Amino acid sequence: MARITAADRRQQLIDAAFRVMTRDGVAAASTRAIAAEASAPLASFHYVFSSKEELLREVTESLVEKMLGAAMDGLELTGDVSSSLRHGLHNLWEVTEGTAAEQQMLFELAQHSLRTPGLEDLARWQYERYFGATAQYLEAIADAAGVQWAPSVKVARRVLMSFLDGLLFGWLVDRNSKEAREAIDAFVESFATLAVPRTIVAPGSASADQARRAA
Amino acid sequence: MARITAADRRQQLIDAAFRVMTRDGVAAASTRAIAAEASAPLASFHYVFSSKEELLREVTESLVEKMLGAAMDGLELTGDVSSSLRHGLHNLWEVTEGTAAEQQMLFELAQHSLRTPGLEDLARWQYERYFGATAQYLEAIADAAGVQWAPSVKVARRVLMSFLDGLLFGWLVDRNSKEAREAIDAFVESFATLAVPRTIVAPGSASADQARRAA
DNA sequence: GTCTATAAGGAGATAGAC
DNA sequence: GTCTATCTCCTTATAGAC
Repeated sequence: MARITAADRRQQLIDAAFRVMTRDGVAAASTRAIAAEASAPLASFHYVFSSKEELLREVTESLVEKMLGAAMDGLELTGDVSSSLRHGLHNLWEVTEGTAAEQQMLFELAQHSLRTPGLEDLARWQYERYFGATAQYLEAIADAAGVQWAPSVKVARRVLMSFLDGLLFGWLVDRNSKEAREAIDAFVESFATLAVPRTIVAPGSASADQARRAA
Repeated sequence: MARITAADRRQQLIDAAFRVMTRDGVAAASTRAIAAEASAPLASFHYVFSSKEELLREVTESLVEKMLGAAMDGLELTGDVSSSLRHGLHNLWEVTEGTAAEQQMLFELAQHSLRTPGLEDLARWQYERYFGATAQYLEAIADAAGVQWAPSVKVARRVLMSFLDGLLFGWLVDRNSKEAREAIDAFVESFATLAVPRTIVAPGSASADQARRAA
C-alpha cells in the first residue's frame, strides 16, 4: 500500500485548510473540517502538526507572502508621483477584488490572532510586513520622481496603508466597486500633495538626522 | 420570592454580552458565558431571546448607535476646513483610543455578520450607518466653510471613512499611537485639498444635477 | 412562569490497536 | 508508521419538573 509521507500529508492539510478558510471562513476551519477536506483521517492532523496554532502560523505566513508578491507585481513606476500611484493602486485594486476570499481570510486571520493567547505576535508580524512593503513602494516612487515624502516615509506609508486597508474592509462589506475606484482616484490626487521636493541637508545636522530616521 | 421580569432579564443578558464581548471577544461570547456573566440560568437565555442571532442584532445596533453618538459629540466646526478636520479627527481619535475594546468588538461583529448566513445585512447596515454619519460630518464642514467636496461627498466620505477604519484596525494591531496621530495630521493636510470653491450653477443644467447627486 | 437537566452534536487532542 | 476509537470539554437549544 502506497503510504503518504509526513511532508506530503502536511502540505495536503495546509492546502485543505486554505480551501476551507477561503470558502467558509477561519472560524469554520476546525481540524475535523480540514482533515475531511483533505480526505485524511483526523488523527493525521496531530501527527504532522503539534497543534492547530502551528497550522495557522504556516497558513498565515504563506498567504501574506503570496499576496504581497501578487500586489507588488503590477506596480510600475513612471517619473510622475500621481500617475505612478494611480496606476499602481488601480492595479493593486484589480488584484484585490480578484482575490476577495483571500483578502477576507487575511482580515479574519489577523483578528483571530489578536484574540488568541500566544498568537498575538502573528498579527503584529502580518501588519509589519504590510507596512514594510508599503514603505518600500513609496520609497521607490519617491526615488523615481526625485522627491521625498512629508513629513516622513513612516507616516506617509501609514496614511496609504490605512486608506487601502479600510477601503478593502468597507468593500468586503458593501462590494461597491465603482465608489472604491473613484475613492482611489480622489485619494491619489490628495495624497500626492505629500510628495515634496527633496531638500539638500548638511550631513550631521538635525534635519539630516530626521531625513535618515524618516527613510 | 422577587422574580425578575422578562424585560429586565433581557437587558441583563444584553449588558452581560457586552461585557463578555469587550473582554474576551465576540467568538468567546457563548450563550453559556453570557448567562454566567449575568448570573442567570442558561435556559433564561432562550426564554427571552429566540436565538443567539437576535441578541447579536440588538447588541450590534445599540453599540453602533452609541459609538456614533460619542464620535459625533466632539466635532466642533470652525470656518476653516483644515482646522475643523484636524480638531474633529483628533477628538474622534481620543474617543477611539479610549474605547479600544468596543472598537475591536465592532470589527469582530462586522466580520462575524459577514460570515454568518442570515446576518449579512447587519454588517451592511453597520457600514451604511458609518458612511451616512461621515457624509453628514463632511457636509457640515463644507457648509461652515462655504466650500464643496470634489468629486462628490459620496466619494470624499469613502476616502475619509476608509482612512479612519484602516487607521483603527492597524492601531488595534500595533498600538502605535504616535504614528497614528501623525498620520491623521498628514491625512488632513492632503485630504483638505478635496475641498474646492463652490461653483454656482444654472438650475437644471448637467452640473446642477451633478451637484444635487453629490449632496 | 422559571429553571434543572438533558439532548444532540462539534471542538481539540491522544491512547493504543494494527 | 498510521489511523480507529475515544476522552474531555464545549456549543445551541429544549423538554419537562417544579
